[in-house]
Amino acid sequence: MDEADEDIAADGARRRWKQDPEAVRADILGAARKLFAQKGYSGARIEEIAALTACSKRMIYYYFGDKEGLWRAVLAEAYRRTREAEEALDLHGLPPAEALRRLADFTFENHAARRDFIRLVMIENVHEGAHMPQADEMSGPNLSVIRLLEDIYRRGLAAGIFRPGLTPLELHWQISALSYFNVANQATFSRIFGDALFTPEGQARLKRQVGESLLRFVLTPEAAARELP
Amino acid sequence: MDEADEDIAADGARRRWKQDPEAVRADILGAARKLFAQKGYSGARIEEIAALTACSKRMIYYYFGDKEGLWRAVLAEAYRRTREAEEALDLHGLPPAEALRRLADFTFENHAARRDFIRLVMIENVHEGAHMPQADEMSGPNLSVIRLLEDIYRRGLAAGIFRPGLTPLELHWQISALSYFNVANQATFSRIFGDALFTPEGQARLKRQVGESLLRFVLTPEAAARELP
Amino acid sequence: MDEADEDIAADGARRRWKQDPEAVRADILGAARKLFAQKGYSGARIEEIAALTACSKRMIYYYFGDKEGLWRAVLAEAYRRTREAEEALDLHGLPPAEALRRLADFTFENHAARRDFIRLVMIENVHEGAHMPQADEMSGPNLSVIRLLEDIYRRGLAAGIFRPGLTPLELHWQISALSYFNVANQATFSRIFGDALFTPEGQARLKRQVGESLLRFVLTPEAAARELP
Amino acid sequence: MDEADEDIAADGARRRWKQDPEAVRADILGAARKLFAQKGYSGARIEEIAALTACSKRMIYYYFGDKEGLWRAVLAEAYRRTREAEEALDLHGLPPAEALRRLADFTFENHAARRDFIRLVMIENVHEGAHMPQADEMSGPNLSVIRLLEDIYRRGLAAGIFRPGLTPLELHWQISALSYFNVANQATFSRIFGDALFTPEGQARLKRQVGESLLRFVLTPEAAARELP
DNA sequence: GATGAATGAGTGTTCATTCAT
DNA sequence: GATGAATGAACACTCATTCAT
Repeated sequence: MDEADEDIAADGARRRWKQDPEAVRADILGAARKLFAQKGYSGARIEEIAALTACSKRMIYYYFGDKEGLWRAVLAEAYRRTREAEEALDLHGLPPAEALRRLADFTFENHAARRDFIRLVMIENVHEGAHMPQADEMSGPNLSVIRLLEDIYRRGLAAGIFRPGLTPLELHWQISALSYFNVANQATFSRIFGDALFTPEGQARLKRQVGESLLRFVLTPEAAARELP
Repeated sequence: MDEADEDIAADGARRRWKQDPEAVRADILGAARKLFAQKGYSGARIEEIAALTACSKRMIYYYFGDKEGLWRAVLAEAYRRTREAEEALDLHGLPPAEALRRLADFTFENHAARRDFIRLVMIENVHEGAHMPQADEMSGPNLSVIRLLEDIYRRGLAAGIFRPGLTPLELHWQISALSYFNVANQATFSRIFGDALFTPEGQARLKRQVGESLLRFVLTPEAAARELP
Repeated sequence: MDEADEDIAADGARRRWKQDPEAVRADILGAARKLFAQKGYSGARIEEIAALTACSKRMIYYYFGDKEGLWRAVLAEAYRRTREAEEALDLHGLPPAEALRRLADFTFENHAARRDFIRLVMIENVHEGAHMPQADEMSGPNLSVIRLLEDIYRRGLAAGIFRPGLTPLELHWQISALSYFNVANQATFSRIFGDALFTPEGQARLKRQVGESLLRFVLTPEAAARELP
Repeated sequence: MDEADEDIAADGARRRWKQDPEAVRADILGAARKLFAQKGYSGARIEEIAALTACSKRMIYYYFGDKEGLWRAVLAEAYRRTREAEEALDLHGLPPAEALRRLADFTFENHAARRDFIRLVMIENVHEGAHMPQADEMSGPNLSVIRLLEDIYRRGLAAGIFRPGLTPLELHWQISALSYFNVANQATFSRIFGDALFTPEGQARLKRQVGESLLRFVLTPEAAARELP
């Protein structure tokens, strides 16, 4: 902070290619997500994360405070992306049964495609959710999936094809459970029972069954008899 | 070599409860299961595990070689107990629909009651199943749950109340997924959506829905209309 | 951030002599050489080496990776110094017989004066040379001792005073063997046979005999009769 | 050594196949020699030594007290064997020059054939001879090599073919130095200078040169001119 | 903003040795 | 004499973190 430093600060030309704070943050966040997902919270090394980065270890501390801060940021970012994906879903125009099936399919596929995110959630659950992003930032009835399911369920009830007595949250829970388990427990499940369910065909079958299971759960017997084979 | 020593030598009762290898092994295994489940593989400290034990840290290495060996032993033991619980289930005499519901209920309750086991499985999945007990030790068609489901499903088909085209493995997958998610993801799920589903009432609802979901998935539409409210 | 901190920041002289990587490396290397030579590879403790150093134990790993890396560095450095000493020898101008004797004397004295180096070599031989510096770094026909002996021997042959049929490598082997044994085996030899050979007078006698032995080995009988008493 | 011991000693039938204390000692000693020679004093593990043995780790402590005691015993035994080999040498009848050469050859070959012994001596020298067997047990003018060399040298002087002014100890030192270095430093020497000297042909050359070197050193110029090519 | 150097407090692990039988 | 079980003290090595520049 003396004159020599000011000289350096004034001399833009002397800077490295990386002077955009947001880019640096994103760079670090990407490396951290990768390694945290790969090796878990304790297993991931700050050093290794830094090595995947274009900047030095010190920058991680500069931007995120400490390892836990970095983890929180990675987790928050991952949830944020998930929320974004959900926002993008627009099934409000579809007939309720089809909308429900599409949502189930989307969730199943999305989880399978974003293994890193699922792994982060697994790890965070091992930590009993201690580092979850602030409640007001993501929870409550303003979550778009829940709003979407509310809309679908209401329309299904109005059409007389959905059973009453269920809640959007319970529907979401079921869709999530099946889609999550498919990714999260693949390792142990396939070691015990073989990987028949995890081949491309197995996955296709599983996805169809998840959607069907959900529909059978929600549809009235008559609607089910009509809509399902 | 003096009188005091003779007293000790003469006093069998004063000896430690040790010198019983099986007991020491079990003691260590219990402490390790607890701490591994609590803090994860990397998070659990050998020192801390030993502190929960009646023996010294060194004994852990004497009996289990290293930390990974201890983890493997804990995991194998946990699976062994699970298999034992499954063996004990005798639902062969019940009508197929009831047997299926009982199995779902049992799994849901069993998972909820054995959080430690679920956490071990979560952790092992974070490690991509790298330390799973030998395949031939646990997998194959001789797993009792699968055999049980086979029997139930066959009887249901024979009675004309189950839909054809499903496999016991797929049924097991669905029961597991819902029961597992209920425990494994409680932390993150409840932070995002509140803990309504995890109160005693919420859990009871969830359990009933899991059973219902399964039955609706398996029963023919006619049987469903007859058997379910 | 208060006045005291400013004082420290302002006082450049109070800073440690560190932040000079080469100096730290050399510091560690010196301590390690000393302790490795004193106690052997397994016997030397990293902690003890660090204690001889102005820096923390951690720095040893920072600079050398692990204990073996440190040993390699110490050994390489010791050989490097030896090669340097050999380079400095300039006996090309002397008459061949005298040059040979001087080389023998130098080697004998040099080995005796650098016991630490000899001990390092002893230890490395116990390890079967597993950590030797890269072959291309030290060996080959470009070793200066060998080149020097080649020159001396060739000139002796040309002058008709050296016997033909010997190789520079064999001459080096003999000089080394006698000079090395004198240091390396002093402990056991003197315990068995007394220390008569290791008093200052004994050493002087030994040195003279080593030179004489070599000359008698190399000189033609006639030259020997002329040059040696 | 009390009555109880006598009882056990009297009861031959109760013993395992290994009840001969001397055999057990020898068994342990053999395993220890092997491992100490292979890995050094610190490098050798009591556990590993015991594993090479027909008996348990505890027996090592029973027979030898501690690791150092075992090392001392191994070293003493190795020296004892060496002395025995020397005793067996009978060169008193041969002409002095031939006797000398034979002694040199024997030493060179014997060292090369008993690498384990040389390695033990190397290790003991790293420890500065701290564990050498008692002086009176092995040292002094009563050593047979020295006596032998005394005899040879005296006869050579009497015959007028040996130069005066040398001592048997110095001759032994030279023979030992060359023979010892050949084994002890092979690892580092060959890594630096290649293994030309350590092929069967190289070794044969070296052995011949060692004998020649010694003879040239001891013979009068005239005798040398007569006896050596 | 950014870096290479530096570190205290722990981590899993090992080792010679002893105890109980 | 002999054994499997047990251990305290150390050991090499690691990690998140901070300092000096």
